Amino acid sequence: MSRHPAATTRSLILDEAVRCFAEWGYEGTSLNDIAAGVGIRRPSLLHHFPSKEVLYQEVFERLLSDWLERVESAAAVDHRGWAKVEAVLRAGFDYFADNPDYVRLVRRAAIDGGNHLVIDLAGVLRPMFDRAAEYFEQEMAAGTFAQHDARHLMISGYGALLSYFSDAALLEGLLDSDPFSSDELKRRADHVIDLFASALGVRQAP
Amino acid sequence: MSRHPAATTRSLILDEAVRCFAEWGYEGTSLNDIAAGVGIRRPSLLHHFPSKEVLYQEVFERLLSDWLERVESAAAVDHRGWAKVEAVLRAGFDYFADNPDYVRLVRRAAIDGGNHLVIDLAGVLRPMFDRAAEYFEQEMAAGTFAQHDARHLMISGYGALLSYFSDAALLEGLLDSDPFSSDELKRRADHVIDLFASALGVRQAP
DNA sequence: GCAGTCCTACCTACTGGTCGGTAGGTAGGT
DNA sequence: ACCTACCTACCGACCAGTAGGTAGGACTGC
Repeated sequence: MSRHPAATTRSLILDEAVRCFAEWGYEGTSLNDIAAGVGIRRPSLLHHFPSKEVLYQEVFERLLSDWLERVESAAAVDHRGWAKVEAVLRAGFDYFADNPDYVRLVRRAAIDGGNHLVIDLAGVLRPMFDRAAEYFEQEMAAGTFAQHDARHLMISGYGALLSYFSDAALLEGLLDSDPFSSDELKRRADHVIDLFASALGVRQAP
Repeated sequence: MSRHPAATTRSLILDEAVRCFAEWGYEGTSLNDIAAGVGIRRPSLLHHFPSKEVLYQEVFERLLSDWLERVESAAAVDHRGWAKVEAVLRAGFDYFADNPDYVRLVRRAAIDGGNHLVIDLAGVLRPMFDRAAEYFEQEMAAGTFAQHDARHLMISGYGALLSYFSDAALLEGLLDSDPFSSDELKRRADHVIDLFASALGVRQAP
């Protein structure tokens, strides 16, 4: 997704780094791979970023701020009850569908668990997570939603959204169609909405 | 100097390889790491396994056959309707809780998508997947379960089960308690059962 | 003797990163 | 117009370290 006129080398490197880190992981990606993808040599890449780790962290920061911004704006819309949940779910889904590389990057980081790359994923997500849990609990107490463990419900939502995209290669072998085809994407989105609507005891508009 | 034939060096290597591959990934794990964990040198390890890749594949085969066996036996029990679903869900959950390393290994493989390690995850899972989808569709047609997209429902179940364990390190930062504490494990298991029961419109026993 | 297990020593390939240097652009002084 | 000074972007060559893997010898229990 690079603009035609001013695609600086720096941003080209970042784009290629996202692709490579998502596809091969941190250890599986060499600076040579990234540089070659951009069409320069490794020393030139290191002219723009002081080290591999710094490059990775910049990639991750861009991704996180991008992601947060998107979810925040979806959550900011003045909806109540189920409408808000659906809006946030759909916003998340669409964002992930547009940026599957980001999903794989986050998943890899979640599995690694900051064990060898210091990413404070949890710290960034925590405020959002808490606010959403509070919202669910309010609605449940008000009787708008059926009773569930709010936090675990959100973990399930997280899993339902991310897994589809992070494990798309596996799913392609389980389903008969390409997980990224517009047909299958629509089916997935509708299913997730449907699943949570029925779990929360919400009657959906047809 | 064979000491205790019960735990052969070979199986010790396999055990340590599971841990390392799960923790650091394939590229992030060196044969030195594994050998050191067992207490031998790298060439000695290579005496038991001809290459890193063969070792990895053997690890994965053991894991897959282990997994399939467990799920098969859970699905074989003569249950009907919801009871069968709950039995399989609980069996899967317990197995994953007992072997979190396996979960991370599978997740890593799913993300890599056989792109650089040839694992036919989808091929192995496909029969199970199809059989389960058929079961759901029968029960939905019979009116025992509420209507949903069977295959996507199972993908959501897969995500709900695996994500909790594969991303446990992240979840530890989102929840306030250790995801592997018996309290939290019970809460998670109950939630997953509860989520699918209410989605399927099943009234649960108290 | 012999098979099995483990070792040290070594190999090549490649890693992230540095060094010195070059091409080309720009700003300012004369 | 010209020269100098300085800049960014890039490159080839090289460094130390580590990867997976091999060769061959030492020690064991049979």
